[in-house]
Amino acid sequence: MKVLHDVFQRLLEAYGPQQWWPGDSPLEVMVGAVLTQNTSWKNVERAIANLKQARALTLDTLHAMSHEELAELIRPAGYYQLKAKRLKNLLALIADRFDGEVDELLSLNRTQLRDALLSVNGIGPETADSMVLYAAHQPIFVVDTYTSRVLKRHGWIQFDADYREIQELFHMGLAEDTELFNEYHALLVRVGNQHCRKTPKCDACPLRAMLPDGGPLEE
DNA sequence: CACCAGGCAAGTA
DNA sequence: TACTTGCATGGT
Repeated sequence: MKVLHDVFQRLLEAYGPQQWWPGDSPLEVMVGAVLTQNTSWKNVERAIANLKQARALTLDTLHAMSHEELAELIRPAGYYQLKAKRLKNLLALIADRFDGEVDELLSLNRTQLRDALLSVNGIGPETADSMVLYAAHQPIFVVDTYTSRVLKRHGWIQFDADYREIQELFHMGLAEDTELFNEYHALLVRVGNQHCRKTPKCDACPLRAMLPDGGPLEE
């Protein structure tokens, strides 16, 4: 799929490198991945700031903290009861199966790591893949709402394509390159935020020349 | 005021 | 398997 390379070039030229994932440690990346589920990154930043303020971005602190305490700190990220539980589930995985060491979890190969993460209640495909790519730095393509929307509106995939099919498209069409996958996903989120919202704003979009005749496709 | 954001799981038929 | 619903804050 040559179009995948073209899209990447256009986005990179328009926006430049995105320097993802914002975060100082693998644990912070993983926490952020849970907190940003269906949530704007702006709100996640507030929650992360609260955790840092409380010196709560270490495994030990998080593990020792009560559900109520954790929930209150991450409140700005929304779904805070649910996400506190999901973070605790992730901590439990690390404590129970990886000797309480994040590095031991992250040293698994990408397939085993993905499966381990998916076994946690509250971690689905996108969150798991975000952790594999941005915390473990292994080449897996992260598919999110914007990725799907951009491809569908341009007619590059079927509207009923699921997560696995979209991910396979990128895996088949691109070199298996962690830096490429990193930058590409971040750029798709960027163009999605600015142009490929629910109601599209294609006027100044870097990809507008690639639209089908008659504009973006819809269901 | 309504709508949306870097999803996921559980319930229903 | 294929839909539907709950979860929640903060910005536009």
